[in-house]
Parts: sequence; structure tokens; C-alpha cells
Amino acid sequence: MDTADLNLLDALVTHRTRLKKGAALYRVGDPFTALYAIRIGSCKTTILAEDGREQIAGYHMLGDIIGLDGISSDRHGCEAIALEDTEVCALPFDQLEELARTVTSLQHNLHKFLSREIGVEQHVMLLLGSMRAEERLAVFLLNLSDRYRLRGYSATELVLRMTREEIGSYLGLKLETVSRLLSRLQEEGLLQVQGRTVKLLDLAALRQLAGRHC
Amino acid sequence: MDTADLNLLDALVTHRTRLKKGAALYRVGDPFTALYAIRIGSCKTTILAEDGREQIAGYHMLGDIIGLDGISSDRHGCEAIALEDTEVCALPFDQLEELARTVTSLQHNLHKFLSREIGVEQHVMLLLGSMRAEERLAVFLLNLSDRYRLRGYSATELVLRMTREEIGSYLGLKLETVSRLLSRLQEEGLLQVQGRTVKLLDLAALRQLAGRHC
DNA sequence: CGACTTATTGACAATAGTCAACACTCGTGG
DNA sequence: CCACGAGTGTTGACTATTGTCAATAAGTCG
Repeated sequence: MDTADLNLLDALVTHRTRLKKGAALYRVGDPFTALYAIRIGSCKTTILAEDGREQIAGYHMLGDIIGLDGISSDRHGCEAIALEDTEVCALPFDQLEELARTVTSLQHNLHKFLSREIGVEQHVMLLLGSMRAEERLAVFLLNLSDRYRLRGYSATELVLRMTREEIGSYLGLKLETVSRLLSRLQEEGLLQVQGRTVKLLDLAALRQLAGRHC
Repeated sequence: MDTADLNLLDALVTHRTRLKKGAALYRVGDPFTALYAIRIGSCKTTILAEDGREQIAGYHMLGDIIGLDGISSDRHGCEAIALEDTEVCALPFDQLEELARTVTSLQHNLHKFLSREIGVEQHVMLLLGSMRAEERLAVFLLNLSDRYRLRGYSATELVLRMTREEIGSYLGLKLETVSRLLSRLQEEGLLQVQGRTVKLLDLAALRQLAGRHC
């Protein structure tokens, strides 16, 4: 988005919310009133199945906007939980729609935004449906690396904000599988693991593993 | 959508397109200009990976609107192929946006529409990431059943428009697995398979298998 | 410091994939 | 209208990948 649009959005922000680690920004079924832009920290969004199973649908950090899935039914369809102390600002959606009626560029950006979310999820569907465990993990790490880089952090020294179980949930794998794969990739010299710190040592090899998805 | 909005949309439709079975409505990278509403027949949309792998992202039939993922980059991110002789009508997207600026209800419906697509894809992510083969197939069949029913067709006698391989591609399974599962469910008396005709005999048991996802 | 959560690793099991043979279907052209 | 052939579907035997269970180690937080 260009700066003019961003300024308009800023005007919509009436209040910011602080979330302690583990706190929920919204839960399934909560009334949908606003989108949320992450200012500090990071969140996971979780999809819940009727039978209690749950799966992490995405990780979100500085600048990401979450809550898009709530528009369709006026209720949130997943829940957002802070992975660390986090601050978000609310963009009331009715005001956003009103603004979009007069500011064409904002309207189009909103549509692009929603559409991009669809594209991202299709990418995850491809990952879950046709890639093997090792490829999934490589894609995950490279994707994180990219997003860190874009935000000015190191692209090779990642500090994960989530547990092995959460990574597994996102990738459709069990936590033991994630742990084993990290150990194996370390043995092979592609990366170095130290708890939640992962140093990517051979980006080219990881990209090859990922099947050039990144 | 209410009838007033639908009439407005109708006014946008300048031409209809007929597709022979197997023909592409659009391919990856094609310029995005319009959404398409299916009038007759059905389509699959396919995501392509850089390394040639492909996966079916969705099946679409009468009344469905496809092409939403193209908005974000002005190019289509997946390809749409007719599964049978099919007719679609094009909704030029710039005109749709223009209309949405003045007709509030249409604007909101467009947003809901985009958001619903996000929700549907999250549902597929859950399916691919945390359900076993048998559950996935049950969800798939029940989902088809629902959509047929909503369109006035039989909810229990399904005529599949796709091959076992295509079903497998959508569900993240191999065609042999799909074939075996259908045979097994038939043995267990939950359904009856005859080529591409599937009769659902025990919806309750299928729902149980699906983990109450449907 | 100590309780609890998170992570690693091994042994084994289960699920789904691979390869291969064969049967069935459907549309086409003789 | 029938026969042929390509594409599609089924099934079996075997393999590979990932999951399960369990024991232990390492971190983390009050």
C-alpha cells in the first residue's frame, strides 16, 4: 500500500490492544468487528475442528493483518493467540468499508489483500497435500527466513517463537517428526539447531529440498 | 446475495464462454480481468508448483464464482479446467469494483465472498493437515453431497465428474488409495460404487467417519 | 531450586505410497 | 454396429514414510 492509504488507515485506529504471551485476541465464534494489524510481537491463528482437533493455520508477525476470515459470517472462524507479548491495533471493519467506498486505491488494496490471503492458503494446501515432511520443513524455514529478512531481521539466524508441536501442527506433522528432521538437517550441515534458535547454513541446499518453492 | 444485487451483477455480464471438457478457462500467469460464474457444468482449479507438481485446489459447479485468487497480482495464480462441457459468464472485475463503490450491499457481499473462500481453504488445510485418508474421503463425499443437495440434485446418488486421480490430488492421496478406500467403504456397507456413480447408503456412519466435519 | 513444559531419541507399528498386473469403460473410426 | 485402444479403475505384494509410545534430557518460569 502507498503512504497515503496507510495514513488513512492510521486514522481508523482508535485503540491498540496489548496481549500477554498465550492470550487470545479473539476466539472462534466471537463477533467480528475489526481486522487487526500486528505492531509488536507475533501470533498464531488456529482452526478448530468439531471433534476437538486443532491445527495452526498461520504465523503472523509485524505488519501482518489478521482476522480476514471473520468477514464472511460476522463471527471469527479461527482463534488468534499471542506467541509472545504482542501489541495489535484494531481496524474497525465497517469504517474500513466506508472508507473503501470513496478511496478507490484503498478499495483495490483491500481486495488484493483478501486475494493474497487466498493465494497464501493455496500455497499451504500444496505443501500439505503434495510435499513430504522434509520438504515441508524446508519450505517453512525458508518462508520464515524471507519474512524476517523483509522486516530487517537476519535471514539466516531465526529465533522461532513456537514449539516443535506448533510447527508440526502447521505442517501436518507430529512434533517428534519435526524434531528428528531438524536433527537430520543439522547432521547434513544444512542448518544448526540450538533450542529455538535455528541458523540456516546452506540456503541453496534448503531451496533445493523445498523444490524451489521459495 | 439478495435479488437486487444479483440483477446488478447480471448487468455486468457481457458475454458467456463455452468450454469443452478439458479446456482451460484460464491458466497460471494469464492476465486477470474478470471473475467467472459457472452457469452449466463444472470445473477444477489447479495449483502448480515450480517443480511441476500440481494439486487440485477445488471443484466448482453451478453458481460458484472462481478466479478470486487472481486479484492480488493481476494474474491468475492457478488454472481452471472444465471437467465436462461447461458454460461460464465473465464478471469484469473493474466494473464490479466500480459498482461496489456505490452499492453498499454489493460491496459487503463481495467482501463476504472473498472471506468465505478463505474459510473454505482453511477447512481444506485442516483436512490435509490433520485427517487420515478415510476421514478425508468421507469429508469429500459429504461435502459433495451437500453441494448437490443445495442445487436440487440427489444428496445420496452422486455422479462424480472427476477421476480417482483427481480426487486423490485434491485430498493429498494417491489414486490407488482412493480406489481402495472406496472399495473398503463399499464392503462396510457405507456406500455403493459403480464407476463414477457413488450411492451414499449410510450418511450417519460417514459423518461419524468424517469426525463431524460435515 | 523445583515443578512443569518442551525437546530429543529409540524401538516398533500403522498408514499410505510404489510398482505391477489386469479388468473395465468409453469414444472413435473402420 | 462392432472392435480396438487409450485412458481409467481395481487389486495384490511389497516398501517407505510418518506416527506412536516411552524413556530421558534440557529448558523455562515462578
